[in-house]
Amino acid sequence: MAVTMNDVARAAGVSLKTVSNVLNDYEYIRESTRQRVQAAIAELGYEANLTARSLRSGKTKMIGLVLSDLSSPYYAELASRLMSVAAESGYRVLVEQSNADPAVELAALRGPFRQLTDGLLFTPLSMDVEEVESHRGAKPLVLLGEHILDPRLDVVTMQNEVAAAAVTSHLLESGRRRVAVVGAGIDDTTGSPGLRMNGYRAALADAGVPFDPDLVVPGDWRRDGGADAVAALLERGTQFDAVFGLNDVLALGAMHELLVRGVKVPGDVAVVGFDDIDEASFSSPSLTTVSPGMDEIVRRSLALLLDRIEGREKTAGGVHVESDFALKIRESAP
Amino acid sequence: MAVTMNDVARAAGVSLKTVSNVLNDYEYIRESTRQRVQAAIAELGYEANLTARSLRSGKTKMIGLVLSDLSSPYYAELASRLMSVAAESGYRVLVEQSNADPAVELAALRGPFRQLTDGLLFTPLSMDVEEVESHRGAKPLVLLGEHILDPRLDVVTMQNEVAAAAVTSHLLESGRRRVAVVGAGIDDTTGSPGLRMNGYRAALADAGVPFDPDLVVPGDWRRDGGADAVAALLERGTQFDAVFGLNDVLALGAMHELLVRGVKVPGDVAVVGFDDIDEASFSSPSLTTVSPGMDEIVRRSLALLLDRIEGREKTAGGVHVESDFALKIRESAP
DNA sequence: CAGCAACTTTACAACGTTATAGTATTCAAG
DNA sequence: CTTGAATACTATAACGTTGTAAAGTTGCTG
Repeated sequence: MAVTMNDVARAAGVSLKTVSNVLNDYEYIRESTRQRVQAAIAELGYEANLTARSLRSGKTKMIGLVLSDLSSPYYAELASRLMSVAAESGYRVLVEQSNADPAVELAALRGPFRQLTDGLLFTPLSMDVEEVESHRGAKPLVLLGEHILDPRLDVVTMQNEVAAAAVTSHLLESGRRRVAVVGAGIDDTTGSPGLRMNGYRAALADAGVPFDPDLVVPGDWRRDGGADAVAALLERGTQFDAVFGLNDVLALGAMHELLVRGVKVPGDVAVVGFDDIDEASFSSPSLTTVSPGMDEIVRRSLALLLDRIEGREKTAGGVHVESDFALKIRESAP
Repeated sequence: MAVTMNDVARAAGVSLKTVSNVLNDYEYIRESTRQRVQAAIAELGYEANLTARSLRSGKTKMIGLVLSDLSSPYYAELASRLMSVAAESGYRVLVEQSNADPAVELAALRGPFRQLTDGLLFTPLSMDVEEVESHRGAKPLVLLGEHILDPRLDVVTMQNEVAAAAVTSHLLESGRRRVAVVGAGIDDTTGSPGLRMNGYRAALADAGVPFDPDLVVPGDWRRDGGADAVAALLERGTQFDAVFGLNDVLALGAMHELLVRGVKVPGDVAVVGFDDIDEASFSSPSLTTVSPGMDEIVRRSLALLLDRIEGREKTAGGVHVESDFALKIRESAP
């Protein structure tokens, strides 16, 4: 059997509650008592039972991270950093993969997953703001990644539209005129795909380049999605001199397909992405992309969430944070 | 306040324990009673309190996954699959990043992390078998990835040596004679680096090619580690016509550095890796590598761990499982 | 040296579940 | 219609912690 507080109390000759007080840094404890208890703890090798603590205190010291798929590099890096940063504050991260499935997202908001965590960092992929708002429970919730300015919700977001416009403009400024965009449908206007598309269209408009629906190709946000999209473009004979993959893996998949088919990058077709995953610096050619400020997103979303959890942030309405972005110009689109 | 079993019991006109019995599929419950309880549960929207359940039952329905770094693609894919597969059996996965730090690995074996989980899938990076054996607690533990045949420990492993030999032999058979190996020191003989090195040396010996220490370059198992290693090789003028990156990101980093410096791959130098991460199929050139059978590793290690946790696997000594591997020949080393 | 405030420690209840050890009820067999 | 086994249900005690409220101790002030 594991050592309990009771054993420690007995060994130190104090009450159970005094041991608890020592553990919780209660102010009024005689120094000699504290040391006696600490000694007993050390001698017996006592470790607090986290489950009992959670039951009694109602806190789990875990935060939940809901994302579509941990094997996607962007989310893997995000989760990895979040875990490291959260650990500094004594929190663990429990990850839930939604696969963009509405049922799973809903379950993450209200089900057992919620119970296990003190607060949620949530990437809504299939739900809209209203659904999130109506199903979120009482515990703190910070939305991640979307550019949603709902006054009821805390949101930490990257500048999807502006950054997408910037990277598109970069292509246009280098003389490209037929920029294919991969990873969204023409009708998308919300969510990361839609917002980045908006940025794309804004940049075109800005440069006086007409929007051509033929250049828009939907695709799963995976490498093969990018490859398939390029294959489709080439097979239907659509002319293009650049590809904007709405995230890096799409762009890298697209680039792979271009190169396999003998299309020169950036000679014939320039390629840009979005996210600046580690791989983008090491592909051949290296990938021009947008760094959305992941470090800032991680730190600030966690800070906001912990402020809510620990009752420091009292703002009634939603707090909105937007990270800086940076254009990373590399070989695929100089 | 949340709805408790007591509320359900009152609503259904039965005792607390009967509600518990219904929830736990106890055999002897009258059908009518069961339905009354179910109805009350549905009406009140009752959800079991997992923390209380854990405290009383001693089970958390979580398994721990200890790895070096979740942002590494191999581990990200592993974690992602494990979560999906574990969910099928009603388990969640809690990830701990050790960064190969002995203190963190030790803490994962004995500390709070252990408490939160019913069993551990553990990738030992800085600890040897004896340390693991002496510090593992009472709960089930399955080692991952190493080829350790200690009779006291459960291990699910890939065929590090044989597979590394196979991919090296492939290089030798295609006529390469100066195969640089990146990611281990000459003295490594244990752990994934050492075992893969052993395979490398075995393949050389098999082909009658002398082992040259100059061709061995240590490096962190990251892209930049591979790039730095190649830079070092080139700068010190060591002749080589192939690079074996001991994992895929090393190989991809190495390949990037070669291409940046104008070395043709595979024309001048062939490159092979190990792991077959998703990216290996989409790099340019695509990467010849070894697929270590991750799906099998995930499924069998989880099955073994759950068998231990749920008391089905009674074998006193360690169970050893070895996954199949497959050579994936692609453009970087045809 | 009484009185009061500041400290220090404690007993007991509570968190919401499952385990133990029963008590009722039903029903077939004698 | 009695017995005993099978079935159906329940009261009570845990699990190990923190919260509440109060009791006990000290030391200072008047």
